[in-house]
Amino acid sequence: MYALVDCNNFYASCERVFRPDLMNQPIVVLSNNDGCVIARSNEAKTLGVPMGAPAYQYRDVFDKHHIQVFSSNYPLYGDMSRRVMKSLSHFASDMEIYSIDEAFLLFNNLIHRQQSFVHFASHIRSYIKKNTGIPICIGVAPSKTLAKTANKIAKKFPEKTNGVYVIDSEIKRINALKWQPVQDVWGIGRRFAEQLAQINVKSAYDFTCIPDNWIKKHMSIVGLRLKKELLGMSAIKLEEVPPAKKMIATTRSFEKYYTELHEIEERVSTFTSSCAEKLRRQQSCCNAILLFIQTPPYRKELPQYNPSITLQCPYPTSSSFVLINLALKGLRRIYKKGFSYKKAGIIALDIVPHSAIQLSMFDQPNIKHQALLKTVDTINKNASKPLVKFASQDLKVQWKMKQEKHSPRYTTDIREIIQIDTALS
DNA sequence: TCTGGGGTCCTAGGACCC
DNA sequence: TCTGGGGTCCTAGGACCC
Repeated sequence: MYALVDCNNFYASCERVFRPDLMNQPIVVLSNNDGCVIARSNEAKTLGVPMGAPAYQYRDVFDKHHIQVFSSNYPLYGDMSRRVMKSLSHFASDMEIYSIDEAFLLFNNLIHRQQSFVHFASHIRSYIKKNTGIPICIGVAPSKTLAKTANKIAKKFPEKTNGVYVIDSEIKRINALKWQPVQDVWGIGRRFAEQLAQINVKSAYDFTCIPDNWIKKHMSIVGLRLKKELLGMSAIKLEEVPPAKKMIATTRSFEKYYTELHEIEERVSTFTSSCAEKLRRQQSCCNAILLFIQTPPYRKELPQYNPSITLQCPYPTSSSFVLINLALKGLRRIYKKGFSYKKAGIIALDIVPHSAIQLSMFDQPNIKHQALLKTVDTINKNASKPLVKFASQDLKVQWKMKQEKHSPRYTTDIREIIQIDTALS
């Protein structure tokens, strides 16, 4: 049986762990640049704040209902996630960390038959809450997709389920699928839901009744796999070791519009430097990079221009020097004057392990780069912002992300650790 | 004024090879 | 009049996930 553990309203819950005064208060967490709502507490959901809502359109709603607004604090969420995952790992030898707030555990019948799955999962739930302060829900079922469904049920009916739901019989499976709208099934998004609605498929159960050839034709083998999973046969296995990334990206919106080449050059240098560092952390090199710049798509009245360019590296590399040079060369080729740019990004492609690179016969990597960059990475590693930069970056730190409501990095920076007033009141 | 960031997988079609 | 069959590789686009 697969168990899906999902943290409730994860980012909002992380903020609450260190602000118990906000228990039962509406909370939203905003994306980078305080742009969109990316997490909501249950109270904020009830007040009608949608996921992805542009923050500026909801200022009045936030004020009116005293919704607590936070800028995103990824050092905090990342560290809290690590704590949850580490605590979870005590309960199963086979575990897949699926995302920052979700993990699949394999419940082995032999080991766990001493107690029911419900009891075992409930125990995990209270253990995580006690250890980390984060509330979770657990769904258990014979396939990952059904475990997702079970988790939704646990989340939707907290009083009845106490945050744990197990699908362990045909009756439960069919009832669950009749209850679940097809667009809420893991793997069915908006587009497929629209197509399915046209043939009158509304529930997950309806989906399991469609003939295989229709599914194959319209949804490829991915759809067939999904049907099998919903029928209770496991078709998506656990991935215990995260596979090496096939692409690595650093992309950001600018906090204002940029029109000048030199402004964008600085951003591209910084993004490329960050992307190269991620490559080195994974001990990989890339054979090519893709650079893009974008005008804001939601400003229809502005002239739109969204070029991209793929650049081949002279040899597989993770050197910031080489990649920044390449990216800037590409930027000068696609940049056009007369547009207001809002976003840029760099994506490392065709990634190979550092240990298995094929050198070029004609271009030799500079052997000094590797040692130098290793030193740079070490210096920058524990700093809250980079201490060593490249000359093409903003050495004066003119650029700054908009983050007006940033909470302290309670668990990762000793200067921001929580303070408790011990004076007797 | 103001709208996030980072990934994966599959398929179709074109270019090319023998 | 009339032109085969079997492959691979690459890319763009579309779908999905958190």
